[in-house]
Amino acid sequence: MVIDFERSIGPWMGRTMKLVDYHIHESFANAGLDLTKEQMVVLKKLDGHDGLNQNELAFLTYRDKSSLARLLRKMESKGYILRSQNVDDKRENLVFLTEEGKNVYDRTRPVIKALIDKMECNISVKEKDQMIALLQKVLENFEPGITFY
Amino acid sequence: MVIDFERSIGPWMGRTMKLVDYHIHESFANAGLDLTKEQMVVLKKLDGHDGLNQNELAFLTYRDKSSLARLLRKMESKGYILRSQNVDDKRENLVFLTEEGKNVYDRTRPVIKALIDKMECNISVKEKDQMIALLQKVLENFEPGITFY
DNA sequence: TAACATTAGTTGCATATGCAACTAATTGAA
DNA sequence: TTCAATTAGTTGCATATGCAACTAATGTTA
Repeated sequence: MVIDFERSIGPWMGRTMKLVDYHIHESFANAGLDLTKEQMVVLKKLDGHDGLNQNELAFLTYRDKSSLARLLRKMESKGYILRSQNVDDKRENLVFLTEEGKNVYDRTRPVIKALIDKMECNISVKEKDQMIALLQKVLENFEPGITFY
Repeated sequence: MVIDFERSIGPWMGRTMKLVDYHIHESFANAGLDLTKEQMVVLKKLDGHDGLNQNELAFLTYRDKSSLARLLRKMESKGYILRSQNVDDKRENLVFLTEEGKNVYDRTRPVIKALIDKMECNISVKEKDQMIALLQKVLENFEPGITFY
């Protein structure tokens, strides 16, 4: 069976994501920002939506709850977030941004903006929308009916 | 600074890759294939191109040489590949597929084909080519002049 | 209300990754 | 030819990830 992998979008997406990840990491380091892309995604979700519990946050960031728990442990040790047990349901930890977490997230914004500008340079709004629509088609093909956030 | 992340391709690509990775893993497990996507990529590169050294293989698979070395160690322990020191340059290990490695790779082909068909269902060849062209544009924006394999 | 079931979060184990420092081998240059 | 520089590969350390098994708390049901 002959499969022309290179005519498939999978490998190209993989390569592109790898490069994007590399440049995010590099940009954060250059800006003196002590956080990973994954931690940034969590900060973003918390920004303006404080007080989610870990399961909700895991769902919203497409992670296993165990993976999220470990991300939060690091972020807590860096002082970016706080976890406080919910008095109404002692099983839950509610997650809050600290002042420092807010500051760090605000400092990532221009860095991310610069990256997006670089990444999407020479790509028209129309092309961008096409690309997103196609990616959503792929998501729909794998998980029909699921809405992605 | 307001950034509309959701109008950017980055997050959508990240989500899609995550889901793709999940389904690859699931499909391999369902087919009784004991290997990861990353190991499959290495098998694919070796298929028909036996005898590369580790640095070449790392470059071709977009990995740090240390990451590749550890992938190879696992794959060697599973009997999928062999490493033999190059007699002409004792620093190099030349990497070869074993019979079992070839067999495993051949068994992944139909699994991958089914995944691609599922993933790209409802997506026309034209759309697929557009998507790949756009991904290549992003790659070019980050690494001008680099050719991706 | 007591026993069972579900839920939130943690932990063990396995995977993969990059960077920096290291060893061994080869190349190059004085 | 001998010493320095480069190159191939490994290892330590840190990051992130999912699954399965576990604990503690809550909900449900007989």
